Amino acid sequence: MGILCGATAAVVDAFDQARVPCHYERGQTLFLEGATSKGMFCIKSGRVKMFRSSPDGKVQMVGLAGAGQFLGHRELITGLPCSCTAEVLAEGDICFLDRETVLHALDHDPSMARNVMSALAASLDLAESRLLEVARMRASARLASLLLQCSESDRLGTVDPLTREEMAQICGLTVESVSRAVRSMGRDGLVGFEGRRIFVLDRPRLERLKTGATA
Amino acid sequence: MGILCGATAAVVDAFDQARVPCHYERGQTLFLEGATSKGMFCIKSGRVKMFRSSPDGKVQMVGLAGAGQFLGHRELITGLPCSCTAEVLAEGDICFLDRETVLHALDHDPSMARNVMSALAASLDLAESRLLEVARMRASARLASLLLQCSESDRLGTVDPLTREEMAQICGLTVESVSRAVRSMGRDGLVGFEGRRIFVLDRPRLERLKTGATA
DNA sequence: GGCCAAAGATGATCTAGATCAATGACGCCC
DNA sequence: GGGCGTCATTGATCTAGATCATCTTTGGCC
Repeated sequence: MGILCGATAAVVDAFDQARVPCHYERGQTLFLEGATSKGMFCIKSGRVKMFRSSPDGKVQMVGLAGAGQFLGHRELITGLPCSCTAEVLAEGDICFLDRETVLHALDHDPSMARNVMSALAASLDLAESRLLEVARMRASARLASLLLQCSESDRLGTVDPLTREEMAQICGLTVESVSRAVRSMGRDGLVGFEGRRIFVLDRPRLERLKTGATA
Repeated sequence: MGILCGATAAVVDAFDQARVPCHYERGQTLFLEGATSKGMFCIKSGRVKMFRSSPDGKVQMVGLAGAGQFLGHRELITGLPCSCTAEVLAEGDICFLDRETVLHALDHDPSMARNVMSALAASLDLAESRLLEVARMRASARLASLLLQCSESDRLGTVDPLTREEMAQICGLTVESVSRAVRSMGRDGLVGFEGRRIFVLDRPRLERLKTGATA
């Protein structure tokens, strides 16, 4: 599933030569919305959030990335300034790859191009789902969707739980609304709590809630 | 800007052989959300909207495409069912290209791969902007953003104006809210009307509105 | 184990936009 | 040129979720 899956030996070598590994702490920034992109990042470990800000300072998350995923490829392709800010949520090791190496590989290795296309397509799919949710579904349904999604991938939710604030930034809600909705799910036996962590108790009912069932 | 821009002669030939042109009327469907994709469409003329539906039947537009643009490439890449329905808004000629031809070209022609990556990246960018708008900005700001965007490209807005319903489906609003907001902009001299068409009168103030200025 | 900052919960109130219900204005077609 | 369906407007009302204001928990950490 890595970007190099299926890549030619030449490209693998080139990447190995060019990569600049670095350790990042929580809160550090990989790139800033509006800046010009210098290259691509590959996450070895840790977790990174990407978000956009509205002119009046409101924040909307547009993606979460974990081990094996890469960031900044989009900007390399479009040549436009970074569309979002990437900030480290959970500390880890992240490699940097310069622009030229990546672009060269994209033009010369079809399977790498394929991998990047797949990643873009998957992101697009997720962004559009989120758009539908945020535009048309009620708070509880969006939350249900997020919780189900998190509980599927150990990467999110289980390992290092999201804060209410992060959930709010994903779902397009306020912290208070998330808190209320999550508590109410707890009262109804849909989810349980263990310290700060939330775990899914009743998947079928959550699915129904996600699907728009009024309660 | 077409998908074949920069492509090898072999690929251009293959596409020319394989393409199945067809005329479509308003209201016809190119593909349906949830169906398995059979190939890709290239729009020669006309306009197509793509939308997703929520389980309870609400509709959210995720894209508009006009001449020179292509559809369905994403599904070919992911291999997943169609994420949205594509419906013809303004009648025109659209070519179909079968799955194998396209995938073969993607693997053998780097510049075509590049074109598809660019298109995906651009769609992703737009989807994420829309997500931020819908999640965090007020109705008038979203509308201002849409009107500005439309007035920039003759392709949209000018040629064949969007109905209130379509604007609502793009902005995540109801028809009534769109109508009210648009009228209010008219009263304030931001836009003018000419029959059913809306045209921008005061771009700077619309920009400010888009940026979150309360009025 | 006690302190403190960050995270979460919860109540009271406010409001943008949805919803419901008519009404008006084209454009079109016989 | 009158009738009709589609699109647009407008008013009245309702409500989900935002906002504002505290208060409580939790989890480091010395």
